[in-house]
Amino acid sequence: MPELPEVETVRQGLREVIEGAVFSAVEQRRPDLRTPFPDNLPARLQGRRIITIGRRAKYILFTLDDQSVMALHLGMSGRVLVMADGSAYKPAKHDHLVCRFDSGALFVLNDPRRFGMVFMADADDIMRLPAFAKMGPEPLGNGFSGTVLREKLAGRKTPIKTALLDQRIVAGLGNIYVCEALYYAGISPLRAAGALSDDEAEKLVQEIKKVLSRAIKAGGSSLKDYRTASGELGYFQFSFAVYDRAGKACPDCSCDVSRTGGIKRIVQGGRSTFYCDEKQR
DNA sequence: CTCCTGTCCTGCCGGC
DNA sequence: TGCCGGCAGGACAGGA
Repeated sequence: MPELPEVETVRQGLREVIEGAVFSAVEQRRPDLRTPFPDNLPARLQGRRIITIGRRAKYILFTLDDQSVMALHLGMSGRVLVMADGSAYKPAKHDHLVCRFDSGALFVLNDPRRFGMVFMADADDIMRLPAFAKMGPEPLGNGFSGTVLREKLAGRKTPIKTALLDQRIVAGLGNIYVCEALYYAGISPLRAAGALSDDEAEKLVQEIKKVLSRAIKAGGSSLKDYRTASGELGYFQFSFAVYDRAGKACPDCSCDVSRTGGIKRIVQGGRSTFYCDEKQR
Protein backbone atom coordinates (compact mmCIF):
# COMPACT_ATOMS: atom_id res chain seq x y z
CA MET A 1 0.00 0.00 0.00
CA PRO A 2 0.60 3.27 -0.22
CA GLU A 3 3.42 4.79 1.71
CA LEU A 4 3.59 8.42 2.78
CA PRO A 5 4.12 9.93 -0.70
CA GLU A 6 1.17 8.05 -2.15
CA VAL A 7 -1.01 8.95 0.82
CA GLU A 8 0.00 12.60 0.45
CA THR A 9 -0.86 12.46 -3.25
CA VAL A 10 -4.27 10.98 -2.48
CA ARG A 11 -4.83 13.72 0.07
CA GLN A 12 -4.02 16.41 -2.46
CA GLY A 13 -6.39 14.85 -4.97
CA LEU A 14 -9.16 14.66 -2.40
CA ARG A 15 -8.66 18.27 -1.37
CA GLU A 16 -9.14 19.45 -4.92
CA VAL A 17 -12.43 17.64 -5.34
CA ILE A 18 -14.22 17.23 -2.01
CA GLU A 19 -12.79 19.68 0.53
CA GLY A 20 -15.68 21.93 1.52
CA ALA A 21 -18.30 19.52 0.18
CA VAL A 22 -21.21 18.12 2.18
CA PHE A 23 -21.91 14.39 2.41
CA SER A 24 -25.29 13.76 0.77
CA ALA A 25 -25.33 9.95 0.67
CA VAL A 26 -23.04 7.42 2.32
CA GLU A 27 -23.12 3.72 1.60
CA GLN A 28 -21.05 1.38 3.74
CA ARG A 29 -21.08 -1.95 1.94
CA ARG A 30 -19.61 -4.25 4.59
CA PRO A 31 -19.17 -4.11 8.37
CA ASP A 32 -15.40 -3.97 8.54
CA LEU A 33 -12.03 -3.70 6.90
CA ARG A 34 -9.17 -4.76 9.13
CA THR A 35 -11.16 -3.30 12.00
CA PRO A 36 -14.90 -2.59 12.17
CA PHE A 37 -16.06 0.64 10.61
CA PRO A 38 -17.01 3.21 13.27
CA ASP A 39 -20.50 2.70 14.73
CA ASN A 40 -23.17 4.40 12.62
CA LEU A 41 -20.57 5.79 10.22
CA PRO A 42 -23.01 6.70 7.42
CA ALA A 43 -25.26 8.61 9.83
CA ARG A 44 -22.29 10.41 11.35
CA LEU A 45 -21.09 11.59 7.92
CA GLN A 46 -24.48 12.39 6.40
CA GLY A 47 -25.04 16.15 6.15
CA ARG A 48 -21.56 17.01 7.48
CA ARG A 49 -19.26 19.37 5.61
CA ILE A 50 -15.58 18.52 5.15
CA ILE A 51 -13.63 21.46 6.54
CA THR A 52 -10.08 20.23 5.94
CA ILE A 53 -8.36 17.12 4.63
CA GLY A 54 -5.05 16.59 6.40
CA ARG A 55 -2.58 13.80 6.97
CA ARG A 56 -0.68 12.20 9.85
CA ALA A 57 1.85 9.55 8.78
CA LYS A 58 -0.10 7.23 6.45
CA TYR A 59 -3.52 8.34 7.71
CA ILE A 60 -5.73 10.80 5.84
CA LEU A 61 -7.69 12.97 8.29
CA PHE A 62 -11.06 14.43 7.33
CA THR A 63 -12.07 17.15 9.77
CA LEU A 64 -15.81 17.78 9.65
CA ASP A 65 -17.95 20.76 10.61
CA ASP A 66 -19.02 19.16 13.89
CA GLN A 67 -15.38 18.95 15.03
CA SER A 68 -15.24 15.22 14.44
CA VAL A 69 -12.42 13.61 12.48
CA MET A 70 -12.52 10.57 10.26
CA ALA A 71 -9.10 8.90 9.94
CA LEU A 72 -8.52 6.68 6.91
CA HIS A 73 -5.63 4.23 6.48
CA LEU A 74 -5.30 2.50 3.11
CA GLY A 75 -3.47 -0.58 4.39
CA MET A 76 -1.65 -2.55 1.73
CA SER A 77 -4.16 -2.48 -1.09
CA GLY A 78 -6.46 0.47 -0.43
CA ARG A 79 -7.29 2.77 -3.32
CA VAL A 80 -9.39 5.86 -3.62
CA LEU A 81 -11.57 6.88 -6.52
CA VAL A 82 -12.67 10.49 -6.60
CA MET A 83 -14.70 12.23 -9.29
CA ALA A 84 -16.11 15.73 -9.47
CA ASP A 85 -19.11 14.23 -11.28
CA GLY A 86 -19.98 10.82 -9.91
CA SER A 87 -23.17 10.28 -11.89
CA ALA A 88 -21.69 7.56 -14.09
CA TYR A 89 -20.28 5.50 -11.22
CA LYS A 90 -21.13 1.80 -11.00
CA PRO A 91 -20.05 -0.14 -7.90
CA ALA A 92 -17.05 -2.39 -8.45
CA LYS A 93 -15.73 -5.37 -6.55
CA HIS A 94 -14.15 -4.36 -3.21
CA ASP A 95 -15.75 -0.90 -3.20
CA HIS A 96 -16.45 -0.80 0.53
CA LEU A 97 -17.38 2.81 1.20
CA VAL A 98 -19.18 5.02 -1.31
CA CYS A 99 -19.78 8.69 -0.49
CA ARG A 100 -21.70 11.19 -2.59
CA PHE A 101 -21.62 14.92 -2.05
CA ASP A 102 -23.97 17.86 -2.59
CA SER A 103 -21.67 19.08 -5.37
CA GLY A 104 -22.25 15.85 -7.33
CA ALA A 105 -18.77 14.61 -6.41
CA LEU A 106 -18.07 11.02 -5.49
CA PHE A 107 -15.57 9.33 -3.18
CA VAL A 108 -15.04 5.56 -3.21
CA LEU A 109 -12.76 3.49 -0.99
CA ASN A 110 -11.70 0.24 -2.65
CA ASP A 111 -9.56 -2.26 -0.72
CA PRO A 112 -9.25 -5.88 -1.93
CA ARG A 113 -7.20 -7.14 0.99
CA ARG A 114 -9.12 -5.12 3.57
CA PHE A 115 -6.02 -4.21 5.57
CA GLY A 116 -7.28 -0.65 5.63
CA MET A 117 -8.82 1.04 8.66
CA VAL A 118 -11.30 3.81 9.34
CA PHE A 119 -11.53 5.48 12.75
CA MET A 120 -13.63 8.36 13.97
CA ALA A 121 -13.32 10.57 17.02
CA ASP A 122 -13.70 14.15 18.17
CA ALA A 123 -10.87 16.36 16.96
CA ASP A 124 -9.66 16.80 20.53
CA ASP A 125 -9.37 13.05 21.01
CA ILE A 126 -8.22 11.68 17.67
CA MET A 127 -4.49 11.77 18.44
CA ARG A 128 -5.13 9.89 21.65
CA LEU A 129 -6.35 6.84 19.76
CA PRO A 130 -3.92 3.92 20.05
CA ALA A 131 -2.99 4.21 16.39
CA PHE A 132 -1.66 7.73 16.91
CA ALA A 133 -0.68 7.94 20.56
CA LYS A 134 2.82 6.49 20.27
CA MET A 135 3.66 7.60 16.76
CA GLY A 136 7.08 9.05 16.10
CA PRO A 137 7.70 12.33 14.28
CA GLU A 138 6.63 13.12 10.74
CA PRO A 139 9.64 12.36 8.54
CA LEU A 140 9.22 15.61 6.60
CA GLY A 141 8.62 17.74 9.67
CA ASN A 142 11.08 19.81 11.68
CA GLY A 143 10.71 17.34 14.53
CA PHE A 144 12.67 14.76 12.59
CA SER A 145 16.41 15.37 12.71
CA GLY A 146 19.61 13.38 12.99
CA THR A 147 19.70 14.10 16.71
CA VAL A 148 16.14 12.90 17.24
CA LEU A 149 16.74 9.77 15.20
CA ARG A 150 19.91 8.95 17.14
CA GLU A 151 18.05 9.29 20.42
CA LYS A 152 15.27 7.02 19.23
CA LEU A 153 17.70 4.38 17.98
CA ALA A 154 19.98 4.43 21.02
CA GLY A 155 20.58 0.97 22.40
CA ARG A 156 18.56 -0.77 19.73
CA LYS A 157 20.10 -3.92 18.39
CA THR A 158 17.49 -4.48 15.74
CA PRO A 159 18.64 -3.83 12.17
CA ILE A 160 18.25 -0.24 10.98
CA LYS A 161 15.95 -1.43 8.17
CA THR A 162 13.51 -2.94 10.67
CA ALA A 163 13.76 0.04 13.03
CA LEU A 164 12.80 2.52 10.29
CA LEU A 165 9.61 0.55 9.63
CA ASP A 166 8.62 0.98 13.29
CA GLN A 167 6.11 3.83 13.30
CA ARG A 168 7.13 4.76 16.86
CA ILE A 169 10.60 5.71 15.61
CA VAL A 170 9.43 7.72 12.63
CA ALA A 171 5.86 7.64 11.31
CA GLY A 172 5.08 7.22 7.65
CA LEU A 173 7.91 5.21 6.15
CA GLY A 174 7.21 1.87 4.52
CA ASN A 175 9.22 -0.87 2.92
CA ILE A 176 9.95 0.89 -0.37
CA TYR A 177 11.24 4.22 0.88
CA VAL A 178 13.20 2.66 3.73
CA CYS A 179 15.13 0.60 1.19
CA GLU A 180 15.59 3.63 -1.04
CA ALA A 181 16.72 5.99 1.74
CA LEU A 182 19.26 3.48 3.10
CA TYR A 183 20.67 3.12 -0.38
CA TYR A 184 21.09 6.85 -0.90
CA ALA A 185 22.60 7.18 2.58
CA GLY A 186 25.08 4.39 1.83
CA ILE A 187 24.08 2.50 4.98
CA SER A 188 23.64 -1.26 5.05
CA PRO A 189 20.15 -2.40 6.11
CA LEU A 190 21.86 -5.00 8.29
CA ARG A 191 23.57 -2.49 10.60
CA ALA A 192 22.46 -2.45 14.22
CA ALA A 193 20.19 0.58 14.60
CA GLY A 194 21.87 1.78 17.77
CA ALA A 195 25.33 1.64 16.19
CA LEU A 196 24.86 4.43 13.68
CA SER A 197 27.16 7.42 14.17
CA ASP A 198 25.88 10.98 14.46
CA ASP A 199 26.95 11.68 10.91
CA GLU A 200 25.27 8.56 9.57
CA ALA A 201 22.02 9.37 11.36
CA GLU A 202 22.10 12.91 9.99
CA LYS A 203 22.81 11.68 6.46
CA LEU A 204 20.02 9.11 6.73
CA VAL A 205 17.52 11.74 7.84
CA GLN A 206 18.47 14.01 4.95
CA GLU A 207 18.12 11.18 2.43
CA ILE A 208 14.76 10.13 3.87
CA LYS A 209 13.50 13.68 3.44
CA LYS A 210 14.92 13.92 -0.06
CA VAL A 211 13.49 10.68 -1.39
CA LEU A 212 10.05 11.33 0.12
CA SER A 213 10.00 14.87 -1.29
CA ARG A 214 10.94 13.66 -4.74
CA ALA A 215 8.26 10.98 -4.63
CA ILE A 216 5.60 13.45 -3.52
CA LYS A 217 6.60 15.74 -6.35
CA ALA A 218 6.31 12.84 -8.81
CA GLY A 219 2.89 12.02 -7.38
CA GLY A 220 1.71 15.59 -7.66
CA SER A 221 2.76 15.81 -11.26
CA SER A 222 0.99 12.57 -12.13
CA LEU A 223 -2.12 13.51 -10.20
CA LYS A 224 -3.97 15.19 -13.01
CA ASP A 225 -3.28 12.26 -15.33
CA TYR A 226 -4.87 9.88 -12.84
CA ARG A 227 -7.88 12.09 -12.41
CA THR A 228 -8.58 12.52 -16.07
CA ALA A 229 -8.04 8.83 -16.73
CA SER A 230 -10.21 7.21 -14.11
CA GLY A 231 -10.37 9.31 -10.98
CA GLU A 232 -8.29 6.69 -9.23
CA LEU A 233 -5.70 7.97 -6.82
CA GLY A 234 -2.95 6.22 -4.95
CA TYR A 235 -0.16 4.86 -7.08
CA PHE A 236 2.16 6.52 -9.54
CA GLN A 237 5.33 5.99 -11.47
CA PHE A 238 8.49 6.59 -9.52
CA SER A 239 11.82 5.18 -10.44
CA PHE A 240 13.38 3.12 -7.66
CA ALA A 241 17.12 2.71 -7.16
CA VAL A 242 16.97 -0.68 -5.43
CA TYR A 243 13.40 -1.60 -4.50
CA ASP A 244 12.21 -4.66 -6.46
CA ARG A 245 15.40 -4.60 -8.54
CA ALA A 246 17.16 -7.74 -7.30
CA GLY A 247 20.04 -8.81 -9.54
CA LYS A 248 20.14 -5.53 -11.44
CA ALA A 249 22.76 -2.82 -11.36
CA CYS A 250 22.15 0.07 -8.99
CA PRO A 251 21.79 3.51 -10.61
CA ASP A 252 25.37 4.75 -10.85
CA CYS A 253 26.89 1.32 -10.63
CA SER A 254 30.55 1.05 -11.47
CA CYS A 255 30.94 -2.54 -10.32
CA ASP A 256 30.84 -5.69 -12.39
CA VAL A 257 27.30 -6.99 -11.93
CA SER A 258 28.20 -10.37 -13.40
CA ARG A 259 30.63 -10.74 -10.49
CA THR A 260 28.69 -9.06 -7.64
CA GLY A 261 25.23 -10.32 -8.62
CA GLY A 262 23.89 -6.75 -8.51
CA ILE A 263 21.24 -5.62 -6.05
CA LYS A 264 20.57 -8.11 -3.27
CA ARG A 265 17.23 -9.22 -1.90
CA ILE A 266 17.13 -10.51 1.67
CA VAL A 267 14.32 -10.96 4.20
CA GLN A 268 14.30 -8.99 7.46
CA GLY A 269 11.44 -9.24 9.90
CA GLY A 270 9.49 -11.12 7.27
CA ARG A 271 9.77 -8.33 4.70
CA SER A 272 11.93 -8.04 1.62
CA THR A 273 14.93 -5.76 1.77
CA PHE A 274 16.74 -4.64 -1.38
CA TYR A 275 20.23 -3.17 -1.19
CA CYS A 276 23.63 -2.89 -2.85
CA ASP A 277 26.35 -4.36 -0.67
CA GLU A 278 29.03 -2.57 -2.68
CA LYS A 279 27.65 0.87 -1.86
CA GLN A 280 25.96 0.29 1.49
CA ARG A 281 28.16 -0.37 4.50
C1' DC B 1 11.30 -2.99 27.92
C1' DT B 2 12.92 -5.20 23.10
C1' DC B 3 12.56 -8.35 19.56
C1' DC B 4 10.61 -11.95 16.73
C1' DT B 5 6.89 -14.55 14.64
C1' DG B 6 2.45 -15.15 13.00
C1' DT B 7 -1.79 -13.30 11.18
C1' DC B 8 -5.40 -10.71 8.86
C1' DC B 9 -7.13 -10.87 3.19
C1' DT B 10 -7.22 -11.13 -1.91
C1' DG B 11 -4.79 -10.97 -6.27
C1' DC B 12 -1.12 -11.87 -9.23
C1' DC B 13 2.76 -14.14 -11.12
C1' DG B 14 5.82 -17.85 -12.23
C1' DG B 15 6.57 -22.75 -12.42
C1' DC B 16 5.04 -27.26 -13.36
C1' DT C 1 -5.12 -24.64 -19.80
C1' DG C 2 -5.26 -25.13 -14.66
C1' DC C 3 -3.44 -25.63 -10.16
C1' DC C 4 -0.28 -24.36 -6.48
C1' DG C 5 3.07 -21.97 -3.83
C1' DG C 6 5.04 -17.69 -2.87
C1' DC C 7 4.82 -12.99 -2.55
C1' DA C 8 2.80 -8.16 -2.00
C1' DG C 9 3.50 -1.08 -0.63
C1' DG C 10 0.99 -2.45 6.82
C1' DA C 11 0.21 -2.95 11.46
C1' DC C 12 -0.95 -5.37 15.39
C1' DA C 13 -1.09 -9.24 19.02
C1' DG C 14 1.22 -12.43 21.66
C1' DG C 15 5.08 -14.85 23.44
C1' DA C 16 10.04 -15.34 24.52
